[in-house]
Amino acid sequence: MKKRPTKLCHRFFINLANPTRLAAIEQLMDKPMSVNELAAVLGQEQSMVSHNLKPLLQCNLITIQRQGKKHIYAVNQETLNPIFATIQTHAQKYCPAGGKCLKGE
Amino acid sequence: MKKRPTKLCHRFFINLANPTRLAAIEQLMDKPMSVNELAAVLGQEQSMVSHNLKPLLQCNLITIQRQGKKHIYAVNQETLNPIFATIQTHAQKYCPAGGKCLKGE
DNA sequence: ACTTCATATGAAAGAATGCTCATATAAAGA
DNA sequence: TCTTTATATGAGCATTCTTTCATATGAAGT
Repeated sequence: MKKRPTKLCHRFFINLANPTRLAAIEQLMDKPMSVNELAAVLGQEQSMVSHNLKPLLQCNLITIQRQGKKHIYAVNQETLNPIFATIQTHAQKYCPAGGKCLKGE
Repeated sequence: MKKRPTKLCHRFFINLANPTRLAAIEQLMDKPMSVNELAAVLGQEQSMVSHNLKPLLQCNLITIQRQGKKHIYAVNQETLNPIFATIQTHAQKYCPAGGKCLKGE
């Protein structure tokens, strides 16, 4: 923990700070999927899903595997599992009412 | 990891996806500080620091302790240490050139 | 009560993001 | 090569976020 987190982390968090991308990750955690499959599950346009997968892929938060025409995306569990586990612990402690922040909203 | 990460995590990441707030966290990791002290270290205005500390406090990513006029802020290490440790591991693997993303700026 | 120091808050301008629509690329089959 | 299917890309609008400036609150000392 001596490394300066600032620059290193900014893009990382930017990527995760978006409901669409989080929803995509959530679905991909259940199982790897193609873009259209993901779009269907999320109820959103293909182009939007594609746009949002791009930065996630660039930061290696998800991986891609091409099967002919289809591109199968999967989450980088090694990184994302511990992150979400930590947040869940945090939430259990500070956000008792099912994900609602203690202080306001 | 059965909990849906989406809604729970969004605000959490929004908070961290900001250079000013990350810089503040970075400084507070070294030592707890007052707002003015932090503003001085960061080279930024007091009001800006104050504005940015507010959401971090609301999400319990930092804590506050009032000493008379001064408000001493400190990081929630229990949550932030494992998060930053995970990111650092991720970065070591995928961002070899000192925090630079593999796949283009 | 008044002054000073420390922090918080409000509003508004500017910048950055996200989403949508249209279109481009790319692979596979006829 | 033409068509179809799957995904990616680009531009523009709308929205949200960030920052700044001005001001308010609040605590402590005189």
